[in-house]
Amino acid sequence: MFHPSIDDVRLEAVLHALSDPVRVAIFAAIAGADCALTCSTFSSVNERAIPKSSLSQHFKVLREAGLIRSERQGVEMRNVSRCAEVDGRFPGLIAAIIQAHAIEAKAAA
Amino acid sequence: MFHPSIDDVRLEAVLHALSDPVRVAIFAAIAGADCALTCSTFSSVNERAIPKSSLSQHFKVLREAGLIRSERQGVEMRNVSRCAEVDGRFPGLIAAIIQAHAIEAKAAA
DNA sequence: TCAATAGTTCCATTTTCCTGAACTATGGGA
DNA sequence: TCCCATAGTTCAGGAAAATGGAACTATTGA
Repeated sequence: MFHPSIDDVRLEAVLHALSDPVRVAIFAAIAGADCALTCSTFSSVNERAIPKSSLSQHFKVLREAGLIRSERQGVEMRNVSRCAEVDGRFPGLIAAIIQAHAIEAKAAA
Repeated sequence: MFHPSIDDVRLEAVLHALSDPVRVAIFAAIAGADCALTCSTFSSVNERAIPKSSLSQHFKVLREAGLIRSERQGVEMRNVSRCAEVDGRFPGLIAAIIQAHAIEAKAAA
């Protein structure tokens, strides 16, 4: 369960992590939630079922990119975003991506 | 030589295009230049030589993501950024990415 | 018409991604 | 304490995508 220190967060990794429609949807939900979310919250994304092995990989990519922090709490894994930290390193980046994601989601609806 | 209309530009494609270190460097250079740049400007990026077939693919990815516009001018291909258009669709996105790229480049120096 | 320059396309190799199946970890009964 | 259910991870092989050398196309100038 590796979490990079904020200084080791790479733009390349952040953009790669969020260049997947499932991952950006997961991250936007976690970033927008006021409490920690578990992996199983996302057993389906955009009306498409995601196998739990894939889901586990997606969380790993987000975690290792430095975008989320995952912590075991009993039987489940609680995920929170690291938006504030990442914003300190790359000002405005996360906000712009989340806004862009919202714009697309709105257009699709 | 396909260029998507601005409404067809996808966040996923933009982030994917810029999640590669070579491509983000190319794009930052084109976005920061005050005139069109040709492909051969980038026969090496970050002191690493890039084969021209790879370079051609990288330009194709940037073009099809909607980030640049390429136009043949005689024997060469002139590339300009579509920053203004993309900024109209996803406000602040490109600026934040370019700034983040500059922050990393500065830290590496 | 020929040569030189600038890119593109093709294709084989390498790398990465996806996901079903098996596995691990934790907590709650009986 | 033992077993079961839940939550997630790891593994492995098949599918998809990236890489780059070689051959090809397009344009210009001599």
